[in-house]
Amino acid sequence: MTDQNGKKRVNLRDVAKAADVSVATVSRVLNSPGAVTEKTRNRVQEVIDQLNFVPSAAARAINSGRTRFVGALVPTLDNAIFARFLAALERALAARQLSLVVATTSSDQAIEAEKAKGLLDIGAEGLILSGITHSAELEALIEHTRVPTIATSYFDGTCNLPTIGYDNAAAAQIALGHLHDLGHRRIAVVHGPAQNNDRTQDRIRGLNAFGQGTELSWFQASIGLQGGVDAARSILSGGPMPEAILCLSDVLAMGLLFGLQGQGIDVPEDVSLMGIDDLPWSAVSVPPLSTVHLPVQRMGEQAASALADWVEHQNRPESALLHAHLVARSSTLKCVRGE
Amino acid sequence: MTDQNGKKRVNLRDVAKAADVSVATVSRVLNSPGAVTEKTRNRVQEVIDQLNFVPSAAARAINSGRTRFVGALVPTLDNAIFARFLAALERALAARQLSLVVATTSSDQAIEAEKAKGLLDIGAEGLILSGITHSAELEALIEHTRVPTIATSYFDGTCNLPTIGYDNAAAAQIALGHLHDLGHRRIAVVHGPAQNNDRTQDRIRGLNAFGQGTELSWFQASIGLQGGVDAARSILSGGPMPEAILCLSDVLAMGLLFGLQGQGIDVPEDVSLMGIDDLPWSAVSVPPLSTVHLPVQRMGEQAASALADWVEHQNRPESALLHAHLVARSSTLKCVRGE
DNA sequence: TAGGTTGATGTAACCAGTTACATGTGTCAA
DNA sequence: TTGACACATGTAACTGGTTACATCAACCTA
Repeated sequence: MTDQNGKKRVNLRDVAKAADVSVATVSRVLNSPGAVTEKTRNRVQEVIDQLNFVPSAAARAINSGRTRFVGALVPTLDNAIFARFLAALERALAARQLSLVVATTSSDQAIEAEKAKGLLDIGAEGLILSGITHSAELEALIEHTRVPTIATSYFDGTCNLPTIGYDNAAAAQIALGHLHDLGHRRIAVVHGPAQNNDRTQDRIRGLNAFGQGTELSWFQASIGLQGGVDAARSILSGGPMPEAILCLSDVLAMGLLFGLQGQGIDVPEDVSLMGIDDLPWSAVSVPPLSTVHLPVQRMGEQAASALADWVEHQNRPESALLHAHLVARSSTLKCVRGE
Repeated sequence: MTDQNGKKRVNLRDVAKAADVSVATVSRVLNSPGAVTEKTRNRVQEVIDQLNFVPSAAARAINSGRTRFVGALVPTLDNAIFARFLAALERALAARQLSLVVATTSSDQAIEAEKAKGLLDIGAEGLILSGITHSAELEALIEHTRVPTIATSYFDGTCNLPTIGYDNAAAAQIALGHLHDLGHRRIAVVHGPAQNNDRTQDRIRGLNAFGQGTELSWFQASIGLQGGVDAARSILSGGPMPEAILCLSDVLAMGLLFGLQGQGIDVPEDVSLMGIDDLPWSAVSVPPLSTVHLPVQRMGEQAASALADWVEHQNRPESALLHAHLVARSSTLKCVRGE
């Protein structure tokens, strides 16, 4: 109500009084200047400038019912894949005059629910979630507030929330298929924590369903680059060298690459290495990383326009499946079974 | 006003009527449940649940004068340095019950001003900016709305905005000093676009002021990894190989590293390579990258608490200088002048 | 039993805008 | 000169909460 000097913030009535017009006229100067005589308009504008009048967003919102921002909940910003997604989302939302509130969940469903509640409390008109597995509280919250909500990074046509994303199981299979095509059979799979992460779970499920004579050994790494580096050590110290290593994210794969190179192992001569995501890093690393391209930017754009449309025109979107595709680079080589 | 079914959204008066109590009682159930008899409270709560009543954030904000969110304007989310900063900022703000609206500017002052205006329009209580150079419109906007605003990634005690950040010129000099200490004199400097980027300008200025017999050759790269890769090509094709390469950001340095390695150049044997930022990547790359640590996480935390304090208690913070320090790793070696 | 205190609840003003409707003025044609 | 109409402006109701103050009942004390 009062600013730091204890003075009351000037409002529309103050302006009206000072300009000797009615509140309606001041409001018109702000919102439909054409409806006011030039003379009056100038006088009011002068007073507005002089008093440093700034209309209250809240008061405007109470009438329009619009706050013009939506919230996005992502596990972290420290992984480029989410940062890129949010970047695209923000850009596309901005084009539709919507702002983006970002909240991170650390992949913790309780934090996610709490932050989602916080976002709605401050007036978010819609939500973007990562994945389709959420706490019961969050599901109840969405259900009873009926806030437009889109789940991303995951496609599931049967989910009660619209989903915009890719088929994680299929993406993992594309990667494994590539290694299989190159003749690799004994393959180490490195993945981040799977609990509370339905994307990772799906990728793992996809790999398990692959079959075709592949022998998979599993390594769980902590998230982030360092997790990949550590995984390299585990793989090297844990029995015979696999023919190929498949990482369920590019960040892990880069960690693996560095970890292996640090131990004098050559990729792809000594072992093929493959990721999933297709980060900018993957195209330029030495060797460039074979990976599966996940269209996160397009996902951001589509999620933005779908959510904007839902929020503004009550068009609940259909789920959309975005296609992942193989990007074969030089970190994978045809398997030559030595010994 | 009306939801997708054309039904009026239920408000506090509807609840009051249905529960046969006054609006004040309903409001109390929401905000100070202790002040209401258990019996009444339960009855009201039941009606709230039944009618799916969700209090309007805007109406609440109009009374409290608080919207509980602030905005941050960063050049991009695609660079880990900003993503990390925002991650820390978001975490620290959340701990103080403040949400973060993110807007990207593409390092364009006009976009920055426009998005800042948008943030204030939707009710942001404070702003976080990158750098201290902004368009006249944005400066005027801040001046006349008196919105609490902190400039980050830059320290300048004389700026009329509080700044929380490091001395970019000094950081660059730390890097150059390290190379100089190792005996390097002919040094290639790779930097991103400098116009509209006072951090880069300051770093360049710091290097120019260094003297001490260094011979600097300058290469401007486009931002991002690919810019670094391209710069490697320029350096290799442009005359004699420098003794060391100093990149004004770690992302560029990683691009350089890959670019050089791709051409068969060994770092650090053939050339020393140094960055500035200290991203997680830099610690694990092969070789690990010597760099100057910029405390972006601490910067995020300090900016968050300073802004929160300003917004909530009208305490305008003092500018704070965060210290950068050398992180010497293996990408830099003592210069052996060969031939 | 009167009087004071406490606690629960209600009434209505208030926040800062928007906007439906009323009013007033000026122009033009009949 | 009068009526119709356009246009600028004003009045007051309205948005959906919060809260100061009023009311009232119950209980306790003198």
